[in-house]
Amino acid sequence: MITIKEIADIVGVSTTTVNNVIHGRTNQVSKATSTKIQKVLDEYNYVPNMTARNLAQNKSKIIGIALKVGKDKYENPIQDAYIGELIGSIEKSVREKGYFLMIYISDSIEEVLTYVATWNVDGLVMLGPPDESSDTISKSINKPVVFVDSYYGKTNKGDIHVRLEDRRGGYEMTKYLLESGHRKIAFVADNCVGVDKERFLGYRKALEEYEVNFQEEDFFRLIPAKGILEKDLEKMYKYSKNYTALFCASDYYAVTIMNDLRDRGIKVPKDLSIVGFDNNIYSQLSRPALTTVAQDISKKGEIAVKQLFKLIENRKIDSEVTTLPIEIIERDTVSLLQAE
Amino acid sequence: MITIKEIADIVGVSTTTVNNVIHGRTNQVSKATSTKIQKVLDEYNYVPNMTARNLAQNKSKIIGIALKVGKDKYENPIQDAYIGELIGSIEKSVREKGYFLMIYISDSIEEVLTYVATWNVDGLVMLGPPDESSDTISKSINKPVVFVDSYYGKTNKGDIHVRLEDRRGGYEMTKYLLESGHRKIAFVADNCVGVDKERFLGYRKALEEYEVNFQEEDFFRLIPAKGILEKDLEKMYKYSKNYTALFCASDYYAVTIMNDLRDRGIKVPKDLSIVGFDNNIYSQLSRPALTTVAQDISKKGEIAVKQLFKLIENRKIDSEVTTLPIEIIERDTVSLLQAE
DNA sequence: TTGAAAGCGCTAACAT
DNA sequence: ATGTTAGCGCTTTCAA
Repeated sequence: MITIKEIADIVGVSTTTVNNVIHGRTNQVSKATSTKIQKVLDEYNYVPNMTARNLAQNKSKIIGIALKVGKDKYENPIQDAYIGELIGSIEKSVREKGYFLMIYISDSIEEVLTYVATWNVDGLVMLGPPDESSDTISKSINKPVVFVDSYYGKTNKGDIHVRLEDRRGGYEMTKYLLESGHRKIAFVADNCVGVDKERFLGYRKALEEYEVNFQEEDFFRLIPAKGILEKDLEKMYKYSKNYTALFCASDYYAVTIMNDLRDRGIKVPKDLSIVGFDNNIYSQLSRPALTTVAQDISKKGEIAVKQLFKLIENRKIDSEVTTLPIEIIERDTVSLLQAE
Repeated sequence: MITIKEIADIVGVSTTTVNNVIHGRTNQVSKATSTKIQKVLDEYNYVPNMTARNLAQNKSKIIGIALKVGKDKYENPIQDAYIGELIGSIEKSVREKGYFLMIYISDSIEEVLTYVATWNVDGLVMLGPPDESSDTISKSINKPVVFVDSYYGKTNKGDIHVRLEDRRGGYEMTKYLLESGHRKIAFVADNCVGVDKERFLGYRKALEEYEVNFQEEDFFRLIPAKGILEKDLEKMYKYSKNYTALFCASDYYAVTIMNDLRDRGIKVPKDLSIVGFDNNIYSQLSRPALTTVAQDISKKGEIAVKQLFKLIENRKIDSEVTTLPIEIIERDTVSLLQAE
């Protein structure tokens, strides 16, 4: 690892001059010295030391991506198809900008704050903080932050969000089921916060519009933990007989439940219709292929990074909240019921 | 962002003393000053500046994970179920060690080398360099490196590898098919290097043992690029009639092909048996559930990090090459043929 | 028990 | 066009 100083000594010039040619400020340097320096630079394979550069400039060239997860999901969030695609897309955009991606997963908001300070990241993508903690973040971080998939009490003025039409997705899909003649529709999720809550609210709204009664138990809560999931699926099997359709808040649950139910002899969609949310690879690979609410996950990541760099480069933000559109993808898991 | 110097000034001591209490070297400091400093530290919420610390110590606390990808797969490798789970598991292990994970994806080996130098990473996990480039890496990097899923001409003495019994997996699965009565078995992959080549060699070996003839065209090459894949699947449809079983080098291909073929009317496993490799989530969620070769992906990641830290901490390495075991998972996509 | 000071590699203001 | 120099925040050796 050769340093600027060493190069300077070899050529017999000052570090400033070397630094100038490194940064292409060749108009400040005579043609002769410039080429001479360049040659030595190449010969010794000079690579800048980011650490030193960052310290001097108080920058980092690092974009942090923070995943605030619940304790139960702490295990391996990246392997999730949705998270995987989102992170992959963010990585790509960050890379194209010449920055570096550092992943930070934690269940504690304080840790995230410490992390940002520790590394002096130039920007932060905050993935789905499910609670008010995002409030803390936006108040305590003086670095550019973009929130993805985050909902909480009030959207603070100035916070940049990238979201999906989650509520509309819930609404439209429920409407689709209703128009297909379904009246007994359960909503399945592992919690009722963040995006899932929005989707749930859309579901409720559609039910109301069609004057279909909603009862507590129509919300079926699944616990994705090992050992518990099996029991929940068993419960689900009994429950499902009271319904003609299941609206799952994610494709993964939809496919998992569908497989389990079919293994127990229930025909999908003949006996029971099932729909999901996300249109990720699971819904595409499943058979029967899953009817679901589509979103463009990669685009979400791209836009998040685009907004982040507007912040970083101090460019004008046209809209603080970007809401990506959903689309109903009709595949093979919904049956048309007789109109009543 | 308060600095050590500022703290020192506030308390009225030297930076050395502050530094000592920050690092818990309280035996060097009087109880009185120690508590006084600690109080100020807390009050001002001191967070160390990694950049400065790293520059001073010539360390980084960064573990790099480099993905050398082919141009065609450059798009979004993280969303792949296998890569996603592997990276997730590596992230977890790295985090538990108190280090930070920086992802670097590139199709150029020079870029990877530059990256390592630029950030002065403390260690590198190199994922599946499919060619001899890994040779360049092990020669040019003077930092701890662990290679995952990498095979090339010669395994350099001193290089640390974490691999799977890929060849044995290919062999055992082919044997399983052969013992089920299959004699016309095609091997499907998108290339023939690295792990796929190993799996292929295992397949060849089993065929030979059973004195089953192998012809060039029994290797079916799939191109996963958009637009081309569709045509390949079409071709595959015609091809498949000459076979009773398809051994796909990955679960993703197996499920994709199975779905396509079934959509065209072929019954699996009645008309055609299909098996995969990896036992990732696709094989578990597919219906019929895929018979496949299982590997413990998360464990692979864990071991890779464990080995890396042995290198970093200068501890003894018991075995330079770790080869994880495979296991045949029998599910529902292989039919038993009449013995001939 | 505490402090002074040099240095990590690079940057940038200022001087020549 | 080129050089000098003072930092960036932290570590560490040496001295007191």
